[in-house]
Amino acid sequence: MTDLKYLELPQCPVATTALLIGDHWKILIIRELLNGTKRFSELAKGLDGVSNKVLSQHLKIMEIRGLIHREVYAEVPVKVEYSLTSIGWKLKPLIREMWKWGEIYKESIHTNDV
Amino acid sequence: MTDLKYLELPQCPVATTALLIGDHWKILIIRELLNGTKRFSELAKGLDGVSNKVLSQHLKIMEIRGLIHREVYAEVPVKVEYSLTSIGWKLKPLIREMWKWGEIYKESIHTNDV
DNA sequence: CAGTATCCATGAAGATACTG
DNA sequence: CAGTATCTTCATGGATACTG
Repeated sequence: MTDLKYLELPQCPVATTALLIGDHWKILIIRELLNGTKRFSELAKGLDGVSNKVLSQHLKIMEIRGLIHREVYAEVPVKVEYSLTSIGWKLKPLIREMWKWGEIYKESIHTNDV
Repeated sequence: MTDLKYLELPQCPVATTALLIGDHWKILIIRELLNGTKRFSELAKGLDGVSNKVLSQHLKIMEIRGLIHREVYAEVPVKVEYSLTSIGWKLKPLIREMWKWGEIYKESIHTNDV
């Protein structure tokens, strides 16, 4: 598994961000967690169609990179909660801009004014 | 090639944005074009390591989806310029947020405060 | 419940050579 | 110059079954 220490960050901050969350599932995971702490199964439900394997892989790498926090509760059956770290929360304005632009784009499609 | 008409946009605006520009190369192409009109070779140089094939594929799909404009000049040798459309320009705040967060993240790495 | 272990299919990307 | 055409390689994702 890719370790944080071996992840060469690009000079450009935009490229850095693209590298860290620049893919479909990670973006949606952040979106989910901006609504608060979630359990594994809750995340899976919110991310329609994601497989266990893919979801757990993304969560793991995002935890390693410091974006999310994983809390295990010693209950039976086991309970695991995922939440954003402080730096993860700082992605909120970015996701908000994605939301805004997505709405603008969808509107522009309807008016044929792409 | 995926046609705009057959691209089902998700309900969620965030997912829509993720679908349209949620990958490494597209983000960097937008970043480049926010600095102004560029020729194919200029883009290739700015996007270190991208192959002709991959670059032209992304440009084509982004043009189809209305994000960028392609202008061909009937010169010899031919000159082609790429620029953002009006809706493409509206990605500027989003890229700005990516820039800001990328800087924050890189800083946090240095201070071990991830 | 929250994953892991496999296996398979798909496709995105890279290198190279060639063309209008 | 600005691509296209191929071919190969590799990573990612999906389905399913199983486990602490």
